[in-house]
Amino acid sequence: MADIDYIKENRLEDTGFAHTIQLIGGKYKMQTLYALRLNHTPLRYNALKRLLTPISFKMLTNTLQELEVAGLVYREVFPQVPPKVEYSLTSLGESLIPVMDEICTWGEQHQHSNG
Amino acid sequence: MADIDYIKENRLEDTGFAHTIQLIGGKYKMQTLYALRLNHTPLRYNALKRLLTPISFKMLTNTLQELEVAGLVYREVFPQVPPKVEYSLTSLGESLIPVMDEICTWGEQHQHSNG
DNA sequence: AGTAATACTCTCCTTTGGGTTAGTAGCGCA
DNA sequence: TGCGCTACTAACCCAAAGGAGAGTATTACT
Repeated sequence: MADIDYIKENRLEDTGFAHTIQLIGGKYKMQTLYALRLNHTPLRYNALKRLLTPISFKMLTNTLQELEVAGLVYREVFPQVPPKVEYSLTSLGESLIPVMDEICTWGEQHQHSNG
Repeated sequence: MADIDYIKENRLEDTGFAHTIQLIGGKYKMQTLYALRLNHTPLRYNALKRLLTPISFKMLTNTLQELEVAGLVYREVFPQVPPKVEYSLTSLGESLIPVMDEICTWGEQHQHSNG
């Protein structure tokens, strides 16, 4: 089923595929999501940065903001000094994990079969 | 299980996810694949161009070459004048359709759930 | 007084993806 | 004779994605 109409409508932007890829298609989007589901434990900014090395501050901030806006991660600020911010997966974010797993699985099964 | 090790290995490039996205992540990659599976009929270059409007020559050629190198589409040249080239899905290309369908389905189910 | 720690923000630079336009070869048709 | 059809290729350009490095506020510790 999925998308066939897009071919005559010429609007890939409105497609479910485009929506999904926009959410997880960035360079570190999926890595971030996977890191957050590792232990079902919220992670702090610098902990994430260490896990996602060699990500830059800019990219980590961008990535987290976009994931938060998309409703995939939850951001909790603890008003203390030095600052503390924890990130965790929302249920929507968790619902994406199986989809990403399938993409990974297909890729793993086929990435060494040619080339 | 998919990919968890990538986090400590810091090499997203070797991940199945990255491999899959590289194949279908371009602007017209998935559209092209879907177009080719429409009727299980091979399509000629200009027919594809019409279907994928407003794609440019450059992008269509790029897309088809990359899909061919990836083993997802089959390219058959008929040595005649004017030239005739037909493109069709390989079985590997067809095996990707269900994965793309899932990505589309998730996207369609969730793209209107938050503003 | 100076340094470390946290979670950022800001600016500048390079790389990549994609767009636009023009050109190629050989034949049929007017 | 010259235009159109086919399936391209090559050149140049722009915008967005991503990378590198410095700067910010507040407090505790030495």
